[in-house]
Amino acid sequence: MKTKLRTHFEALVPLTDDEFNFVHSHFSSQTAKRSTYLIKEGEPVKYVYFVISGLLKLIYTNESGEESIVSFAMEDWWESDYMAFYSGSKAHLSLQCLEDSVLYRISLEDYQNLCDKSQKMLRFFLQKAQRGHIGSQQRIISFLTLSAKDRYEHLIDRYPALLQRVPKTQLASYLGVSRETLSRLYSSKSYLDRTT
Amino acid sequence: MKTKLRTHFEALVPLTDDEFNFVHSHFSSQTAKRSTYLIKEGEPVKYVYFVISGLLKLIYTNESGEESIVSFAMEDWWESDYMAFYSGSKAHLSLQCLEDSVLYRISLEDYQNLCDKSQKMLRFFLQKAQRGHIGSQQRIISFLTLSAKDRYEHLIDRYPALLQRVPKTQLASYLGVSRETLSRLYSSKSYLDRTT
DNA sequence: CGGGAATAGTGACATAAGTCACAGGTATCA
DNA sequence: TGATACCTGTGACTTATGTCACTATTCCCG
Repeated sequence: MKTKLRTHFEALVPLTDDEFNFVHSHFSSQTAKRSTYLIKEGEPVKYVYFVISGLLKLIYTNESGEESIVSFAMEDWWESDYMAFYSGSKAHLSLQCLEDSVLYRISLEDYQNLCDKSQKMLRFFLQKAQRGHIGSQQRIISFLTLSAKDRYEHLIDRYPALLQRVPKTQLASYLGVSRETLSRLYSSKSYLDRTT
Repeated sequence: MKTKLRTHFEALVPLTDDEFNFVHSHFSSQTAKRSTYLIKEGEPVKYVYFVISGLLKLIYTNESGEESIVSFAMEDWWESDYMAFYSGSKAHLSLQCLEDSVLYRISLEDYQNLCDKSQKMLRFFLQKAQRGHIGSQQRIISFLTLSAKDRYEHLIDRYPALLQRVPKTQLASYLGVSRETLSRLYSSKSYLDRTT
């Protein structure tokens, strides 16, 4: 587990043993059962989480209590309500386990300390943030240019494992369509309809 | 103009005169006429741009040649095809002036040099990337949870000046709806329809 | 193990949005 | 300044998606 974190860092920045141990000392580990909340809307956001194993969903809940999945977070992903985390405000999003999960986490204080003391980690987090931004931008492009069906296929293409691990209802929520519409995209009935 | 850049940096990180001059030496300035392309799909991406004045649009063009507006970039905004810029690959997006614009720009080499030599600027870019990520995530949430009309009102709420500066056709493209649909959202006809 | 909750498919219908076509107005630039 | 391209609204129609309801099946957790 410690190795997994190190490998993850070293994919972007090389670290000596000492450096890694120093970095590692800023993190704590946590396990969480399926359906547990790591972040709850309205509460303070103490940590950014790194997923060692398991699966999380980041969700936005509207005034009517309907949930939309902003993001899934699987192995090797970082997740949090970043806006609330960095600013110290209350969460607008919630982070919930879809599977029993093993996590590393870092507090804002430790994060800032780490960035102050390790130029390498500052660079690491910069690259992560850049990639996060690029990833979100691509998702925006998929909303601008693709149909629900194409967005679904695109998603399954990139993350085939999701289909096994996540109910379709949740995939629909991530894609921004109703579960019924997603269901019908691949029902035999819709194919018959089209040929008439 | 130089002051504008400094003020922008100092909103996040304080700089001495020497520090700022050092930073400034990594940038070059450029002016560009309305409708000029700063980045063209398929070509290398040399720079990240900072908008001193004017207005840009970042666009994605699909196989049929239809454009979608990924982002507007107004005063004090940074913009580029970041994926292509950081990786040195060809642009998947284009960046075009909607108005005559005055810009600063920085090359990848200068950017990396600057980050190596200035911890402060590394922190600056980290914060910019974080905010970029958060902003894109909020746009995703608007696609997941809002109707076209609500997305439009949300946009005008945040950037009222856009309404004066950008034709509705372009706003529609940014919102992911057809120009006709956007037009009808506020036509008297649709209000009449609703009352019947 | 058993029962309640979650998941998934689907029919029937309502609503939102897209597409194509046309016309009048406005901006732009050679 | 005048021709041209762009912008905007709108009618008529098509298509995509949402909503509600019901059922069958599967999955958990106590």
